[in-house]
Amino acid sequence: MLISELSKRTGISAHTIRFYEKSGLIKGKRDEKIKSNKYFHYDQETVEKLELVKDAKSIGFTISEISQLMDAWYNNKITVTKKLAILDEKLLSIDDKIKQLKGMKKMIVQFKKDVIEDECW
Amino acid sequence: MLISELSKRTGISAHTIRFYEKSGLIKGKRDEKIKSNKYFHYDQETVEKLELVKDAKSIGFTISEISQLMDAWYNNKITVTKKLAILDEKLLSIDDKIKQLKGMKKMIVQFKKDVIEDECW
DNA sequence: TACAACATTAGAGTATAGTCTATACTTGTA
DNA sequence: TACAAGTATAGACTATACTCTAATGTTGTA
Repeated sequence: MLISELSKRTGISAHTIRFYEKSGLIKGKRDEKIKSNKYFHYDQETVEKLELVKDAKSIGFTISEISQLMDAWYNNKITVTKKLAILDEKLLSIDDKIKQLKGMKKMIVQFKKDVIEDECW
Repeated sequence: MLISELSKRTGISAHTIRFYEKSGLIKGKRDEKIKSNKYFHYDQETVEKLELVKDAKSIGFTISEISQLMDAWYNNKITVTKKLAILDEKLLSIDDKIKQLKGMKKMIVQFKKDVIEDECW
């Protein structure tokens, strides 16, 4: 599929997709048989990658972190040991984030109580 | 206390503290009695605010979101109803983030399994 | 064949969140 | 009193992550 189709399927603008391509997150292929243009073609795996990018971004991962994750997911040039190390590191950082979110949640809940009590003076 | 002391107590650089002051997160006061300089003075509440900033930042809140939170925390000019609305909104967004983090965690755990299985072909 | 719609590239612009530099003034200490 | 250290302000610079524009070429359809 071409970029407009990829954009439609992922809900990510063509501009941003090109930005991700420049950043190395995805890679389109040119069709050697077609000489008249230099259009990039994308496969289903790219759709999946972009979905992963969206998910990872929404939880605050940076592009370089996502790039690492993608390597662990799709790159067959790095060893299983390295892949597992990357995945374990991400798991730890996720647990850490969850912990911090829960802490902030407690604070806000407590503060809600304080605000309500203040009201009843 | 002056900015260097505030910086020491919070672990945030004076540069960044001034940036936060410009952004409206905190507010120092000038001592009217001292005419020779225009140094800002900060109280314990500012230390607490900066701690809150650090916590909120670490879970991915933007400065404008933190600013809202601070209003709910410290501003006595907004109504209790509004404060509770802000706090509830933040609670929802935190729950949402936790959900997404847990989703990503599941994906990574599953992928770890896949990677390990692949190794044993 | 005209032309709208889509593709590529380079590069400029925006928003967020700092980080640093330069300049100038103030304060504390040897 | 000299001077290192601290303070304020303006503004330049950086990094991240887009977002948009301009120029130019290609494709599909009336």
